This record gives sequence, C-alpha cells and structure tokens, in this order.
Amino acid sequence: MARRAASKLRSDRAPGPAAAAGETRKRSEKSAARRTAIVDAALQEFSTRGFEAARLDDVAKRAGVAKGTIYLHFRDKEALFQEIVGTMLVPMIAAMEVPPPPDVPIRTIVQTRVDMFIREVYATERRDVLRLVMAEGPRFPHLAEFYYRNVVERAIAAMRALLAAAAARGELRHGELIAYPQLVVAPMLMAIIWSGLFERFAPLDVSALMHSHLDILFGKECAP
Amino acid sequence: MARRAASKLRSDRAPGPAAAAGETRKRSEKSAARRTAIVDAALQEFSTRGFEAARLDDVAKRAGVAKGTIYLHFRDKEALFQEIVGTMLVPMIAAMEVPPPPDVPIRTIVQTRVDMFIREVYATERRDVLRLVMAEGPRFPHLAEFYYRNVVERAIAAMRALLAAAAARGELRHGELIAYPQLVVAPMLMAIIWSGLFERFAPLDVSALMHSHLDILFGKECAP
Amino acid sequence: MARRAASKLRSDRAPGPAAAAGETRKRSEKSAARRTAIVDAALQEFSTRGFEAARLDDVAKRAGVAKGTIYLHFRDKEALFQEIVGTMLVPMIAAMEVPPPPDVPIRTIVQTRVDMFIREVYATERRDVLRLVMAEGPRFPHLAEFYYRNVVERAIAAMRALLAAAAARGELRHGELIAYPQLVVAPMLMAIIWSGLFERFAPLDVSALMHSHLDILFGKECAP
Amino acid sequence: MARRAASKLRSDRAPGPAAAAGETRKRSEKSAARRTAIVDAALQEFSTRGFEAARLDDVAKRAGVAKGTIYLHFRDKEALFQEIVGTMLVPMIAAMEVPPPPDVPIRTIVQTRVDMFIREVYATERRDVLRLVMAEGPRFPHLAEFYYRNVVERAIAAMRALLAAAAARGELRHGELIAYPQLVVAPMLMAIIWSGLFERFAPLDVSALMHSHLDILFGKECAP
DNA sequence: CATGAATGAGCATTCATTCAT
DNA sequence: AATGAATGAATGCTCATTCAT
Repeated sequence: MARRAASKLRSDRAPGPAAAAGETRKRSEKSAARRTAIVDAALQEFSTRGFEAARLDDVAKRAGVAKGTIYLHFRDKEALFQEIVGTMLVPMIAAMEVPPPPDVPIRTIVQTRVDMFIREVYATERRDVLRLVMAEGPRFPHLAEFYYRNVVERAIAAMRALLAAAAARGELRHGELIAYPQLVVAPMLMAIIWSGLFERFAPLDVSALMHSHLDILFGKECAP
Repeated sequence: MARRAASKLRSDRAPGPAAAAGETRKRSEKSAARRTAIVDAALQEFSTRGFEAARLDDVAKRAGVAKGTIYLHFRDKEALFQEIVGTMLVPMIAAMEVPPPPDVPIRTIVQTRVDMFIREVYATERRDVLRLVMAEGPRFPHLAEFYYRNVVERAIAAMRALLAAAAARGELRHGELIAYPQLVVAPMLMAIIWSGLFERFAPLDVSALMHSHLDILFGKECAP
Repeated sequence: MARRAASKLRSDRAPGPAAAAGETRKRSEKSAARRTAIVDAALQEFSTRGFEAARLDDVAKRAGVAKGTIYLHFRDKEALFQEIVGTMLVPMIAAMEVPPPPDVPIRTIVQTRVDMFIREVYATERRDVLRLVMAEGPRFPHLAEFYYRNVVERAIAAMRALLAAAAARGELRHGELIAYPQLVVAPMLMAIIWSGLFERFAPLDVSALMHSHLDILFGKECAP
Repeated sequence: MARRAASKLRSDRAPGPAAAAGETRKRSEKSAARRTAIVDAALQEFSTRGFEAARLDDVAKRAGVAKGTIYLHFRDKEALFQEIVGTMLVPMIAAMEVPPPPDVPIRTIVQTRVDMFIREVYATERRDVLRLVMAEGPRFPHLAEFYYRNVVERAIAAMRALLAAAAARGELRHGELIAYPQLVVAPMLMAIIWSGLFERFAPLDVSALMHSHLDILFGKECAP
C-alpha cells in the first residue's frame, strides 16, 4: 500500500541532491505517507463495515493519525471514498489499454489480462475496492460516473478493440461479444461478489472458472 | 416471512366460520397486512439508501404505521432485512426447480427461465433486493448463508440439472458449463449491478445482452 | 416561566370534562411542560454563555430531558433561539398597544409603562432575552427581522401613538420625540447592556435613571 | 495594544542611527505591522461572526500570516479580543477628556463631541468593536472591567464634568443629567445596536437622532 | 521569529430501540 | 396490539492550540 502510491512518487523523483531539498522532501514525504496510510485504513474500514457504518475514528486509529488529520487531506468522508477509487482502480486501467501484439493469439492475450486481473485485483485489496464500488455506488452518483468514465468505459473500449482485432484475424467465434464486451468480464465480477458473500462455506476457484469461461468464448486454447 | 406465508395459507384454507372467528381473522389479517406493508416499505428504503442509511422512521411512515409497530413484528432492523430476502427471493426459486419438460430444447427452457427472471426480478423491485443482498450481504454473514442455502444453492443445482439434461441429450456444446452453472447467470448479475450504477448515462439492454449470451453458450436458437 | 406558556394554555382550555380527555391532556400537558422547560433552560444557557458557546447537552441536562428530546420540539439550535424570542418577548408587546385612557396624563401613562417594563422585563429573565437578541441578533438576520416586525416596530408605533396623543393634548414639550420614539426607551436598553457588563462593580438604579429621563422628556411629574 | 503603542513610540523617537539598529528596527517594525494586521483581521472576523464563531484560521488568512504567528503575539483567542478593545477604544477616550474651552457654549461642545463620536466611531469599524463589547462583554468579566475602568468610567467622568460646567454657567436645563450622564449617550448606543440588527430594512439617521436628542436635553441650539 | 501540519477535545445532530399510555 | 414520545449512545466534523522544522 505504501508501495502503491509511494513507489510511484519515488520513481518519479530524481535520486535527491541537496540537503535542503532533503528536508523539504522529508516533510512532503511524511505527508504523502500519512495520506496513503489514511486511504489504506479507510479502504479496510469501508470494505469491512460499508461506507455508512465505517467510523472515521477507526480509520484514524488504524492509520495512526488523529481524526482531524483526515480532514487535512480530504474534505469529508465521501471525498475519502472517491480517493480510494481514484487511487486504487484508475491506475490499473492503463495496462488494459496497450494495443495487442500482432503475433500473439487474442485468446492468449485475453487470458493474460484475465490472469493479471486475478493477480492484481482479485487477489489483492483492490477486490474490496471493486466490491465497495458495486455495493455503495448507487448511493454516490458522482462516484459512479467518475468510475464509469475513468474505468468502465475505458476497460470496455479496450476489450472491444481486442475483440475486434480477434474478429479481424478470424480468431473470434462469437461476433456477439463485440456488441457486449461486458460478457467477457461478467464472471469476474460475479466471482468478486461471490467471494464476499459465500467464500466461507462455498469457495470458488476463479482461475478455473475464468478458464472455462474463456474456453467457451474462444474455444480451447491450443497448446503450443 | 415464515409468519407472513403462514397467514396466507391460513386465509386460503379458512372457509370462514363464526363471527367470533371472523373477527379474529380480521385482526390477524390486518396484522399480516401491516407486516407486508412494513416489509415493502423497508425494501424501498433499504434499496434506496442502503441498510445503514435507511431510517426506520421512514419505513414506518411509508408503511403507514407507528415506529413501535415495526418492533411488534421484527426483533430489530436486521431481522427486517432478513425478512425481505425471505419474502421476496425465496419464493422465486421454486419456479426454477421444476424439472424440464422432455420435449422442449434445453436452450428454449433456459431462454424461458431467463426471460422469466428478467420479467419477475430484473423488471421489479426484486432486482433491488438482489442488489441489496450483493451489496450488504458481506456484513450479514447469517443472511448470506441463509440466502446461499435457500436461493443460490438451489438455483445452481437446478441450473446444473438442466445443463446435465442438455448434455445427456447432446444439446450442450460446452460441457464446462456443468462445472460452473454460475456462468449462465453471471451476466444477469452484472446487469443488475450495472443498472444500479450506470443506468442514467449508459443504459443496458438486458434482454439483448442475455440473448447474445445464450447464443454463445448454446448456439443460435433455431427458429421452429 | 412554567407560568408563562403553561398558564396561557391552561386559561384557554375549559375546566376539563371527561376522564378520557383528562388522559389526553395529561400527555400533551407533559409535552408542553417539557417544551417550556427546554426553552427556559436554553434561555439560561444562551444568556450565560452566548448562543455559540451554549451546549445543548447542558440545555438538556438543565431541562431534565434527554438531548434527543430537544429535537422533538425544535428543528435545531437556532430554532430554539427563535422560540425563546417568540415566547418571551412577543407576548409582552400587547400590553403596550392598548390605547391610552383619555383622562390620564400621558406622562403618567408612560411612567406606568416604563415601570411595567422594569418589573416585567428588566427584573426578570426577559432582560436576558433582550440582551441576547441585541448581542446575537446581527448573526441571525431572520431572527432580527422577526423581532423587528413583531416587537420593535409595534412598540415604536405604540409609543409614537402615545406621544402623538400627548402632543394633541398639549402635554408634550418636545415634539422631536414623535420622530424618534426610540429616544424614550434608549436608556432602558442601555441599562440592560450596562447591567450585563458592569453590574458587579457599578450597579445602576434603573428606576431612578428612567425617572430622571422622563422628567427631562416630559417635565417633573405633578404630585396629585 | 501596550506593545503596539510602545513600538509606535519607539519608532517615533528613533532618529535612525546605525545599520545594525536599522535592521533591528526593520524587524520590529515588521513585527508590529504583523501585530496590527492580526488585530485588524481579528476585528473583522470577530465583529462579523462573534467571538466564539470567529475562527483564528480566518483571522490568520485575512492578516496574511500563519496561524501559529498569532500565538507569537497573543496568549490566546481571548487575549486577542482584549487587545482589540485596548487598541481601538481606549485611545479614543483621551479626546473626551480635554477640559471645555470656557467661551464656547456647552451645548456646542457636546454637539461637537457627539459629531466626533459619530465620525470616529459610528462611521468606522470602531462601531463594531463597541458592539462586540456590548455583545460579548458579559462573558468576559475581565474585559468588561478593563473596558469600564479605561473607557466608560472616564467617559462618564468627562461628560459629568462637562455637564457640571454647563450647570455652573446656567446652560443646563436639566440638572438630573449630572446624576446620569449616561443619558446623553444612551441613544448613541441604541443606534449602534439598531444598526447591527435592523439596518437592512429600517435604517436610522443617527445624526438627526442625536440632534433631536440634544435639542431635548439642552434646548434648540442658537444659531450664532 | 515564522510556519502550518498535526492534534484531540468538543459539539450538534441522528436514529435504533424502549415503554408508558 | 398500537402508538409515538423519549432516550442516549454514536459519529462526522470543527477549531483552538502546539510544536517540529
């Protein structure tokens, strides 16, 4: 989590020269670290109790800051919620938008992306963010729209491009998919919801599920 | 729900005897009506604002009863939530469990059931119940389990039976489906979530979506 | 204070007939008593600490009710403030508006009214209400206007009528007063402010002050 | 105020010697300027929102300093309040204490002082300070006493001396005024309160009001 | 001296739940 | 059974004050 945002900032910056700059950085780094800690803590609390039931007191405690500090970084509880989405989900989408290499079968590319999704989202706290958006989104229209514009729309466009490429190459059995690229990821979302509800007594093997799903959509993957 | 259904049964069979009994029944009928009104009102409020944010005051107002009356019927707010699920979702499942008629193509049967689902759930307030369960379920393990045992498990079993029958008759292209019958309904769930989040600016044609989906799973439906 | 509102209610009502009505009244009487207690407590707290610094917790404690009860009677803290003015100051004004008896010297009537003001306002908690309005009014424009329309404007009109009558009878030395009836009461207001600030170490004899003031305005009162 | 005035004095007399001293002075001048800026800003905020509701954050912003800087000059919020009174009101009083020239009618002198008060207080932000003292004073006994000792008492003494002189010269109609010199200024105070409450919809012409008032007290001013 | 990030006590308001009527 | 007034714990947010830089 500190990794997430912090690593970005760090990699953006040059190795760091003078002592004066060092001091300045120490301050802003500390501030950024606090901010990150708050976002992470909020994610935990929000996804455990829901937006309404989560207490900022607990967020603060978990983040190791005073309650008032939260308000130095976020206007209010809802802004904190929005930040979670912006921080955790939006960056993810870029990876989906790289154009497919021409010499790899689309099925393989899709498989790769699905695997990545499972690895980077399903298996991490990002899954909780996604679940949170699905659960609380209806009550936060602004957030829903932000999420749609910055994540969903772009993800669908990317998927559609991929499917169109597949169709062009004759690799796509089911042209219908181009109309509804959502169909490719629907089982992923279902799995996320499933895990939140039933994991304890009816765990689901997402990889296997998605593998079967892709087999159905694209046909069995040919072993090389 | 238990009581509500029971009172229904009672009123169905009672041939209507003495005046005294009539009065008794009148009373219990009134009570049952109140109960129903409360559940309906609660559904509205819960699905609009979420479990935490919904106020029992509003539920009472909407149901036309006093706040205290709610507690004559339900132990607490959570019990009311559970009742909603029991009342609105469980009865639905029975229709899914009737064995398929032997002379109709499975694809047609599945299509019929999907249509029914769209008509009876997606197009009604039941959709909100389902969304509610998906959204709030993780915070109510008891409810989640109840829902799993009484709805999900049975729905999956029914679907699996259907798919097995299809396979036995050679009507199923993708044997994988038998392992993951969830794949059949995943797009439905996605559509429900989608509608809650994005309907305003990106409406989704569920019927068309599901039709495409079934085409992919079973092949194009043959016109008779 | 209980006197204030309660006595009104009581005097409006018939002696009270049936037992059933008695029970009903018991409830609403209790409610009215609570309301009165809250208003009185609020006045104490507001005039002691000021509007902002007064804590509703203390108001509740002083009124002997739970904090939430306040909100059964008043939308918010400000509404409670407004109620104080409406309850304590507005009723007072009626007495000022009775037309002067034709056979009594105006000077005597004014003196009587000033004495009444001293007795009914200056010597009671109403003085604190007045002080409160003067102190906090600028920050509550709505309240200020309400107070102006319902108290000040009417009081000035009544005073002006009195002075006009005096002028007509040749009893008014200073015609200027008709233009500025405020001049008659200005020392009263000053005295109220004075008492709030300096009473501890520089008490002021309001009666004597006002007597001198009226002597100046009207000439010495003739002993009968 | 003490320090502010002191620094002023210092800068008045320092003939400006060495560079080192120059730098020192520059520093302390800057500091004094800051202090003044803070007091001015605080006056704005306090008189707009009241003592409790005023936020030091806003004071700092308006003064163009950091929040912490306020605490370099004042122990706490209340000290800042006291400073406002000391700075803005006390200096004013000196002008009132100069003995009346023997050849000018007292009525004229009083008129002159009233005009000065209107010009220097009523028409400036000092009016807000005065209003502030009247409004918040009861909650700050120490301030009230300071204000009484340094302003009110002296003002009253000065006014009484004036009135005594008038009486001695046979220019005072109403000997009662000597007992209550407050009566002379009461309408001024009322006007200040009035303007805070009702200015928007019922403006008051203070000059005319006071002119009438003085006419009543002293008789019409004789044209020369 | 100056800064402004951080603190945490404080407070208005809400709302599930109870209980006298 | 039904009511709805009363309760009081809970919680988001504010802001005077401190202190490391």
